[in-house]
Amino acid sequence: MLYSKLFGKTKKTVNQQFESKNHELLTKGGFIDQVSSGIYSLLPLGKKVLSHIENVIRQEMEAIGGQEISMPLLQPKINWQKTNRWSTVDILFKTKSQYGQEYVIAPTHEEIVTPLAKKYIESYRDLPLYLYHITPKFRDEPRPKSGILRGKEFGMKDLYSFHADKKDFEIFYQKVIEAYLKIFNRVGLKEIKITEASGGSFSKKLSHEFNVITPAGEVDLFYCSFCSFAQNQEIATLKEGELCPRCRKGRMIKGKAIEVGNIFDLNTRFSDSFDLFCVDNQGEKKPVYMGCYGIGTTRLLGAIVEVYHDDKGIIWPENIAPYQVHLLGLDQQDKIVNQNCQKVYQQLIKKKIAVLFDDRQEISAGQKFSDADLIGIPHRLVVSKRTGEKIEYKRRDQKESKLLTLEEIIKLCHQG
RNA sequence: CGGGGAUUAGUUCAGAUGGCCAGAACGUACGCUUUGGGAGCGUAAGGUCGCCGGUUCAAGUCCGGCAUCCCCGACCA
Repeated sequence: MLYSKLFGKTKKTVNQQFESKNHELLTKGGFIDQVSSGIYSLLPLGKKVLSHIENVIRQEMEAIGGQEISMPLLQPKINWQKTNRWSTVDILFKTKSQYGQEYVIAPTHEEIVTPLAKKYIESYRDLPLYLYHITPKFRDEPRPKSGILRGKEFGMKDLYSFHADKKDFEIFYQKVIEAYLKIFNRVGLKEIKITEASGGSFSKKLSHEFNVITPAGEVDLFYCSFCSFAQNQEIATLKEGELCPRCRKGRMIKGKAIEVGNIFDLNTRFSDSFDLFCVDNQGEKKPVYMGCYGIGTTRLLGAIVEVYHDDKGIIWPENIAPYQVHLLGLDQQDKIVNQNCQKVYQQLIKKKIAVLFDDRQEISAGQKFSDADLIGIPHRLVVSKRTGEKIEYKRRDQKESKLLTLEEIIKLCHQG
């Protein structure tokens, strides 16, 4: 991609009221555009990163048997009345058609996926079933905040599982935990705390949150300094400084975190509402056991920025960066240098390396460096009068640069 | 929903105590000079000062209401 053609420019300054780093840096870098409080557009760079995050999630969902579908954002009132959530959930966006029919604009999809599953599930032989999708969700938050971390509209992957019995559910629940850890690991978040939390309005069971420890978070957490044990402050019985009850080695620390995932034991809460049954191997009718599992995709994007940035800009983890390589062409008025730039650009494309080429003429070297730091692509290449037959290579997360051949650079990029 | 702050050029912001044609920087356009850490000079375009009402000879500036955004809290599948 040529930077000169890319929609969305870097900005030197943004509104000083934007205190959170994801809001500031994603706006400055040209990744997002705020439409209104809690409502954002994604520009090409932001959309790329989100797609990469979604693809990692897809791969891990498919790996545990998940099948991707797409369910509507416009949902009939009757479905919500059946679960008794039409008048009890206060964050619902409701709307009415010109003919008077009433709808909920999707905050989640139990009301759709359960009757959908009912149409195809008759026997225990039809189970287990794992359905997921990645769609926008709408919640009428009283106070959107922290850039894209908490909005009225946000991206979310939601997976729903259907089981013949509780035991089967419990086995799958553990598989999802493993899959989630892989996902967060692959998008660059190595330190994830799996936190016991309350089950919310539909379940007395415990649920588990996946939390990223960062001062920018809004969840208060008690976590062990040594092992992965953590508890949400809501239900915590422990205090700061106490010995960890699990490993008996670390001390409990109180800290802020961003909740990027949450998984729930739904039991038969929704199966009951929609009369979702299956017959077991004795021919007896049994309610289907359900679980649901969410990951906030746009929130994850924001959380990654909160964790990976410095005073100059974003530092994207390799797997989700908008492009792998940022090629800066300096001294492009020099014909030979210009030819070298074009050659390197074409070679990288040939090797299937995603490259953003800053081909802008009449832009100072300093500005190109600053923009590259802000945008945060992992590998930076410079071709200029100075670099001769070689190419200057620098990683965004390191200080020193070195002169390498194109072959050496391609090898480095493939290694990650 | 309670409390605090903000709203002036495309963007970020200045504009005590009311007073001529409302300012800067960045960005944009054109010309020249430039190219290794957000370059320089020159020229130009660009504004219902968030909206409604009030006070006044006179309001960006004072008063009242409303809207929107940000922050703290409450809330949060």
